[in-house]
Amino acid sequence: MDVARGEVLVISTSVACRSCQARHGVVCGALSAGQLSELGRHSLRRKVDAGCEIIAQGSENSFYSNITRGVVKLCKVMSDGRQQIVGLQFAPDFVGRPFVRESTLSAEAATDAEICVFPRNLLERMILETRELQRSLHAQALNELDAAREWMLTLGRRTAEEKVASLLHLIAAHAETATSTAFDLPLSRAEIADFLGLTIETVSRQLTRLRKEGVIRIENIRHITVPDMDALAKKISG
Amino acid sequence: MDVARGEVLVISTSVACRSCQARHGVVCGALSAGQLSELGRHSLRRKVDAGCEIIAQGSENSFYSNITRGVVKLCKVMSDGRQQIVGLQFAPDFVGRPFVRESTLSAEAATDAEICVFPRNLLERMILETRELQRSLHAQALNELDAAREWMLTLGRRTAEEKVASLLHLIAAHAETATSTAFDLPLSRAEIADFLGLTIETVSRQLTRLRKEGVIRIENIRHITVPDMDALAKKISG
DNA sequence: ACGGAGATTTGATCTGGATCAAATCGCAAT
DNA sequence: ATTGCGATTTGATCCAGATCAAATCTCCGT
Repeated sequence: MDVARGEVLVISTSVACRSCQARHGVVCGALSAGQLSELGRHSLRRKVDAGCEIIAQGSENSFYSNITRGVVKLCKVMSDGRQQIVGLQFAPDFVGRPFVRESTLSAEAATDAEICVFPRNLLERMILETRELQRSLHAQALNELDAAREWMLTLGRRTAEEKVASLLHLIAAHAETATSTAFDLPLSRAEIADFLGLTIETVSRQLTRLRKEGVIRIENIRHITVPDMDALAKKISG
Repeated sequence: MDVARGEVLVISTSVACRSCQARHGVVCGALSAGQLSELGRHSLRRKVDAGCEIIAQGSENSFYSNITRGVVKLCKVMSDGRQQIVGLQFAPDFVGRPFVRESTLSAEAATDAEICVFPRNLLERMILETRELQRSLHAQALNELDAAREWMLTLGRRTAEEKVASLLHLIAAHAETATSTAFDLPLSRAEIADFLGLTIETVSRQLTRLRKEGVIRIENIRHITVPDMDALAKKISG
């Protein structure tokens, strides 16, 4: 299986997909014990470092994954180098585009991550055979579509300050901590710029502006705390 | 059934969903004869005028539709009035967001259109019961997601001229004519601006610029011809 | 044909965010 | 600690597209 570079932790030849046991991925959560066993015999658990490309834009979709830890960014780049991040995915999301031969975007680990990798053919067969899997991937697709459309509003109609506040709000919502009042940014300034359709300088300026206004504290370059989440929300025009 | 304003052409009490017979909608194309019959007994064929709101943002999703003719725009508006068109749908697309109670966007006929309207509960039951319907709606959701992400790149990273060229290209691709070298714009300048994240003035200026460059001819306000489709495509950086 | 109102185009000016340039920071290797 | 280098911040200036303003154009109703 030709998958992304990265350390192979376990070749799952056990009866179930080991990668997803602890934290059910979208796929594995929808399968029967028998199917999990079959999938497990053909799946790989992979640890990927930040920056590792999981799927390359324009490459053949030869495998799919569940994210079991970390954050994955979906990115489109133009021939002249301009690029746009078109989605962020978190555990336990499914990564891939079923039923299309060539990927129109790249998927790259934004943080260190773990993914569970399945061969394309096997998964597509299971989708067609298994109503619950079809249902759960349909549900994820609809959720991603909602998120993409929400982000289209941000890209098309919000100001730079609103864009940055929207991103912080989005990250906070997916943060692991219960309070989510303090979190690590899974993205560099350049990646934030590519997500928001801005330049790194503008991102940096808007972050320091939010800091000076007391809406956020920048503990260090990758760590933010939000004293009052409502104050942040108020920066985003609904 | 509390549906959009518009003339009711046929109350389909026949054995099949009359609205979709001629030109299968996504839903009706996936149903067995028996299911079509049941759906037909509860569906309405509606003719809606341009501008007619089919679904209101924030309203309850109480029905779904197939488009059988015309173009429908999906729109999100902010409390201060800024708005963004987040999708265009053409026959035979399905319109609606299954499994979510409240709509996060509005759907409005961009041109005069015909839709076939089903009650929510019936359709959701059929989705859960019918693998082929689940499959075809999943496929549409994935296609819309691809389109939304492609548009995110346009919104975030393309210039005004590239944006306008992208829109013309998109419309041409969905035009009815075989050549698609001449087509009617289903959108006003204001709607184009809301789709592209621009102002109407900028849209107008870029259209006249493309005209002066000889890439398009503006036969009249709503009708465009493209002498050389490749010249248009070259305006869009890949 | 004649208003009239909204839609569109065109012109003049302004500005938010881009671009160009230069510190400064963070951190890994020595 | 020191060096070196990429990431980030900060500053100065520019410009694509917004905003403000005014013609035109379309098309409807009379």
